[in-house]
Amino acid sequence: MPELPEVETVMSGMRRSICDKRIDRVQVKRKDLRIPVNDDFAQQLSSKSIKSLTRRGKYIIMGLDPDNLHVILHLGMSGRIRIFGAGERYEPRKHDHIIVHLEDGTIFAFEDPRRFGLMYIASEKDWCKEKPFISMGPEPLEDWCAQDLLAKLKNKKANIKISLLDQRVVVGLGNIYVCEALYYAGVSPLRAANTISEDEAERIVKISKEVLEKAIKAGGSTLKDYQHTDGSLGYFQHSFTVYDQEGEDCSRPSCKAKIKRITQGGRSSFYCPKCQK
DNA sequence: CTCCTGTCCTGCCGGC
DNA sequence: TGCCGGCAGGACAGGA
Repeated sequence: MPELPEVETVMSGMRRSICDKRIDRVQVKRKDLRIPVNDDFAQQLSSKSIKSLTRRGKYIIMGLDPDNLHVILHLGMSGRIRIFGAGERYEPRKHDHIIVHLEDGTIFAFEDPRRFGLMYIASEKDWCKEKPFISMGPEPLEDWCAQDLLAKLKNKKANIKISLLDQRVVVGLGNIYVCEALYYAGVSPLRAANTISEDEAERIVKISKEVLEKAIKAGGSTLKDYQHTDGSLGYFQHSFTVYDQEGEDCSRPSCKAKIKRITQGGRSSFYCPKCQK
């Protein structure tokens, strides 16, 4: 569920609350996450200092010293990080799988009812040289441009919707923001990737950036108190322009069409059949 | 190599 | 009211 803006906000919250603190102990309540938690996970983390928090795509990377270890965290679709400051009491929840106690009394819990998420220690010190990261496409808000997108779409027969969800094309976009971006770009989700023009690629890139930036801003202003880095806020806009708007009027005043829902790759796409060509 | 489908998991919601 | 089926989603495995 969380896409780039949500992950970015959770990561910033963690950075403010737990960076430069030392881990006291770690409780692993459930090992069977999407990737099983290693038996020595808790042991490896204990007494390490949290030196950095970064994000790559929808992954959060926590750097630990000494030993330069990296904890890789993915929120899946129902994952949350709840942080309790030194004075607060930790309130356990049913699906708190991993609970990290810091030496200053701060506690953070990884909660994930559906267990699509994961938390593990990278096997390489250079985490970006291993598995999910090695084949990742550009960060949409940093090094992404229309030429890069166009080059990646050139030989793709798949449709543009599926292509934009492909991590190798660009990272961080999920079902919701892809629907929104394609709507504002005026591009139908059904279009074959290799038929996207330079002009359309420009629009997709520009608008995706805007949609993501706007959502990050909304998240930043919503989460004033990062002590409660609580994924329960979920998406930062309560409703979207096309996502989940099946049967509603298209938001353009001059367009009288209704938003349509179709299934692509087993996932819902929402679009305006009149505005998106 | 690309494409496509199935799988994992739980909570929630609509229908009967 | 309670139960059941279907759906939601990111990432990946495996078959074509």
